[in-house]
Amino acid sequence: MPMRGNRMEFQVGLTRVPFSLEHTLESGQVFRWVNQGEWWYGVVSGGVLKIRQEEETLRCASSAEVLDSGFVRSYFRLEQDLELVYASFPQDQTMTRAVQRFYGMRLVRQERWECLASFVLATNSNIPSIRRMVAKVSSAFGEALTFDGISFATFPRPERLATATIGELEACGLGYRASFLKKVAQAVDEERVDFSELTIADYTAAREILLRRFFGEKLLLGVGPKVADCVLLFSCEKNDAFPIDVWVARALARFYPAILNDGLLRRLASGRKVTLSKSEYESTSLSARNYFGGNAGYAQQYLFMLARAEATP
DNA sequence: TAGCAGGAAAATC
DNA sequence: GATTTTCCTGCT
Repeated sequence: MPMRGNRMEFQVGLTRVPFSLEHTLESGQVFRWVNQGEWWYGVVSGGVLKIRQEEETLRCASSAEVLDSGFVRSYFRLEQDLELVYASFPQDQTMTRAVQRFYGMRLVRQERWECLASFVLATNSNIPSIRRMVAKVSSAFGEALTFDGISFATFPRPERLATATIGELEACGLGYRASFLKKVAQAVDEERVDFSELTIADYTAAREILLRRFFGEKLLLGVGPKVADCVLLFSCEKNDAFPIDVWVARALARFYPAILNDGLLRRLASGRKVTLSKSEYESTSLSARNYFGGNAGYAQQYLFMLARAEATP
């Protein structure tokens, strides 16, 4: 393994492993990867990882020994047989089209704390804003790194955000999310949320844990059904979680109207701004999980991509 | 300048 | 228990 200082360079073979780095990193699951020329740079596990895809090879460089080929395989979940996932989808026109268009897009195995914090910031926001918020929080509270002469910052540890003032967090452009982020950081720092428990439990049990109340108070302020589903899907390997944001709701209305109840379908079809009530979210999510099966989460990500691509031609 | 997009929580019915 | 309002930023 060639190493200079802490720098390490390596390759990951993709023979008979369907994978698209672009589609994966542009799919709205992750917010910290940046495209620089032919390379993608990301800060993961406290270091910088640089990747380029060359057909059946991932060319990689990293700033830390832990960021090796094993890490890359695990991070992009390359052990998951994507053809089996595709085969488990309903074999309809929409899914066929989505898979063709975004072939090789995978769900990433994100770090759980960063994923939770990112999706708390994601409420009532869009991808460019989320990226901006996460970047500012990282540069303000994370550890500075330099790689290839470019400055990066690690995502701050929970204890750092737990002790930050609301004012300091608001300065990162978080708005009312600042207090949610601080509360969530405190809960994680005080170990009131046990991430390993989330991994062991099945979807339903893990969701209960994330959304639970104690002493009449929420465990995690700022974590509702959608955020919980994102955390479970993107960092806890719950492939059957089906987060519904506005894009997925629109995709369902357009391609799978039978999954939605009539009232919701009418509102979505009207084109006006639509927010799902809690009960609408729960019933729609349940129907979708039943329809799309054990890999409903993968199906959801392809529908999300399709809905966004077709809205912005 | 106003108006809108984007989830969760709190207030209110 | 279900609906409505509030929270904030960024873009048009």
